Amino acid sequence: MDRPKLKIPSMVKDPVLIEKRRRQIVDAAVELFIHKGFHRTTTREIAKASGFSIGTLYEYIESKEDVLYLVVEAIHGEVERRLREALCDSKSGIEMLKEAIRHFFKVMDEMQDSVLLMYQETKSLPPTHLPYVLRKEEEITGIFEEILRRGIADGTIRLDESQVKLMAHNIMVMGEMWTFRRWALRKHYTLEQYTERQIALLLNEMASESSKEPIRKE
Amino acid sequence: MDRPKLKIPSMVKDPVLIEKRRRQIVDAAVELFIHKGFHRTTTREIAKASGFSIGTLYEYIESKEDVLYLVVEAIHGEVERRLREALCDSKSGIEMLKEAIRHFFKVMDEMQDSVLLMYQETKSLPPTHLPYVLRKEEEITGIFEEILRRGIADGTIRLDESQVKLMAHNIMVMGEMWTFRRWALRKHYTLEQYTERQIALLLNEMASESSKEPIRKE
Amino acid sequence: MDRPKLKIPSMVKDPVLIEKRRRQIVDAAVELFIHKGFHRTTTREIAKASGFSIGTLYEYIESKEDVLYLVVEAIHGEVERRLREALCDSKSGIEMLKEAIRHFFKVMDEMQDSVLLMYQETKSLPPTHLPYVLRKEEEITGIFEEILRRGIADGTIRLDESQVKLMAHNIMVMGEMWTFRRWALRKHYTLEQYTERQIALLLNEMASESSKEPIRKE
Amino acid sequence: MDRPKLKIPSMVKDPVLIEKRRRQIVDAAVELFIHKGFHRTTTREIAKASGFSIGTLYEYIESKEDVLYLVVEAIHGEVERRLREALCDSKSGIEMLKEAIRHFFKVMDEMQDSVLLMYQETKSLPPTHLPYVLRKEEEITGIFEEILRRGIADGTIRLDESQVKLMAHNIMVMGEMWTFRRWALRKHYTLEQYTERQIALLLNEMASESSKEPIRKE
DNA sequence: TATGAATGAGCGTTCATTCAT
DNA sequence: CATGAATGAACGCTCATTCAT
Repeated sequence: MDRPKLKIPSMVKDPVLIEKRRRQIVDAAVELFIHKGFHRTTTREIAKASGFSIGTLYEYIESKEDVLYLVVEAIHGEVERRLREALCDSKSGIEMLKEAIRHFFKVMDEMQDSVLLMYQETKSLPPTHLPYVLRKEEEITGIFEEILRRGIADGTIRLDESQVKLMAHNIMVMGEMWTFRRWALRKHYTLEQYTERQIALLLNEMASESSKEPIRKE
Repeated sequence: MDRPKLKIPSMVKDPVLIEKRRRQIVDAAVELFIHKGFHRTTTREIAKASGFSIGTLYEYIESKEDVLYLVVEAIHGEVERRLREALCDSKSGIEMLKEAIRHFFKVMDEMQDSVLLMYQETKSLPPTHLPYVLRKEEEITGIFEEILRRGIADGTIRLDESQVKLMAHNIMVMGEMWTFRRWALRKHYTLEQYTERQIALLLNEMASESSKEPIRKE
Repeated sequence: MDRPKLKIPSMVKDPVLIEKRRRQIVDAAVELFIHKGFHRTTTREIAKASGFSIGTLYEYIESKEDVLYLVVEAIHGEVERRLREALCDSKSGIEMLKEAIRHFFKVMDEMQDSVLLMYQETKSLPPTHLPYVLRKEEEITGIFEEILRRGIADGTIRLDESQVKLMAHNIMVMGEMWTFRRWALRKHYTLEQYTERQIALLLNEMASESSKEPIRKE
Repeated sequence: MDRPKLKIPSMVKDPVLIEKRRRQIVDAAVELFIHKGFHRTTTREIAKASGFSIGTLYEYIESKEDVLYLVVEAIHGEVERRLREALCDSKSGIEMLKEAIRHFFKVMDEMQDSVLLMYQETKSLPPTHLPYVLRKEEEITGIFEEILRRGIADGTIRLDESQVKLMAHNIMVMGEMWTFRRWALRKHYTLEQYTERQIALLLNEMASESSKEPIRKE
């Protein structure tokens, strides 16, 4: 599986130092971008919050937009890491799917500010960088595709192959909409309610008769 | 039904002229924002594309952000208008819902650039203006809520009241995701495929047995 | 005595109307200039406060600076008028001088905002207009010169002719400093105290022995 | 003696450099403000005349008004420095006072453009900055108060304590009026004539009999 | 006479980026 | 490697003035 990460050039040679400094940059920038937005945050602020000078900042990036890319990549990375963490072993495909969705929604909830940030600022990425971000998004979506296929294979999920991609995207968007529609959803539903109802909606159609279980009541 | 539109102040008195000029501004700005984004578009560009001078532009708005608000409001307005157009008479609730969804998704498709723009730039709105936009979004969502309740009332839709809001939001987001996920969805689905499958997903659970019909095959 | 008032051109022919409109302009502008200063006041504000449109304003003046001239001229005019009012009859030169000073200081106090305005904004006058204002200032100063000479003539004031001008300017400045140093003087002196002490200072030297009177104690 | 100077923030850290650059700014701005006035001078002109770019200018100030404050402060500072220079030792209070006045008037004459500038533009200072300027003006006035009190103490000056402040302000204003009334005074008096006559006027009343000396004749 | 919409030169200020030290 | 002073293009916005109606 090829995942060609975009290689942001740096004036500095030592890769360990690069790693360390960029983590500082990302940590500082995430905070700033969440509170002020990408455009209203200045490079000086990023440098200062990172703990070094503006000159040093530019030793590790080539442009302000690189910082945005680094940030988006980091958030994406964390989402993926956390999602994969909770995957491993589960027995049947459908069980795995439900657990994955629950976990994913929980991650979305816990990382809501970051996820929202990513959602809103991705468009400010330079056209060169954007494809890498979309690729990553597809990759994460791919996780759900795989689970769906696993369920199809083991007979616990009834779904036409042509619909696998769509269903995976639906799951992704339903997770993300918990962040970008929180202004409305939070007023009426808790995360748990939201999660179970969406699962019910998604699985109703595709759960094989045998695997159907009563929906939890809240 | 009170829908308090935000009143953007103008130096010009004649309301007809204001209407006319603001339409020019919106038309010009939508195009520019779609292609360059809000932040990368300058007020001078907006003025020029509107067909008058920068001074005249500022006779009809107070700040660049006002233009964004005007744009978002116009897009929202058109979405709502077009959606309501296709509503009126339909017989049963479920029929009405299906038609509304189909029409809504079609509008989203036709207005995809504008809708995407609205989605991405809403966050650049001044905090004062934002609530009016969210209110409008809720209002449009409310259209689907009403249809759902109508179906519940006439027995063609089986859905708990507590889920009405969620379902309406799901419909909205599914329409909008056709624009903001087009980079992925377009590769695998036509609008028609996308529409019918999402309808199937949404209705499967709530369609009363009696009203169930075979899903169209593409 | 020639006092060539600057003739501000107007597009309007009727002199009565000009007079009327310009009075409106001056009244509005004085208020605005006092509170916001000349530079921070816009022509639109002047027009609005005058009770007519910006177009009409420009029918009666040629530039914003004309308004300033009109204002300064009006203030100067009122100062002179009020000063001359209290002059007429008095018996001896020295008595007349004292009364004139008292009255002048009182006028300065009552018109302090206007006088201060005039003091601070005169420099914003176009070079063409300035001489007319300075001429007027000299004219008012001339009133005190005349009184001084009257006192010299009737023997109640002992003063060399070469010092007449200086003394007159001193009186003028002492009156005006009550406005432009009010931030300091008001903390320590009432207008009455200030007046009597300055009179004492001024007259001590020049009052003939015979006309000397004990200074009022406060 | 606390004289809390207003601390204008700077983006640059090195205080020596700040000092140096601000001196450049003040030198350039004084010249420009004298010839064009504060409002008609642009920040770009200030930057250019200072010898650096507009960006650099804003590294050392926060707003154009800061430049005005820096200018006024510098002029005030020089006036005070020059005045204090000529003070030190003199024998009697009255002698000291006369020397101080002569020196002060000379400084006013030599710095007439700057002093006039300060007089005319002080009102353009932001309300935050103004008090610092007035404080400074009072401080300089205080120099004369001290000399007056010294003369009272050593018996060479006869003056009620209640009049000390007024007399000090009179001296200040008489010095300053040489600049802002130069259009009239210069026509009739040389600086020396002006100085001696004003000294005569001021001292006539308060010089003790013993210390009276014949006024110089010009 | 009176109106007020239109104009656009010009302003103060910002901030991503560079580069000499 | 790190620093931070210097740069200047670019921006949003203002407002005195004009002129067609």
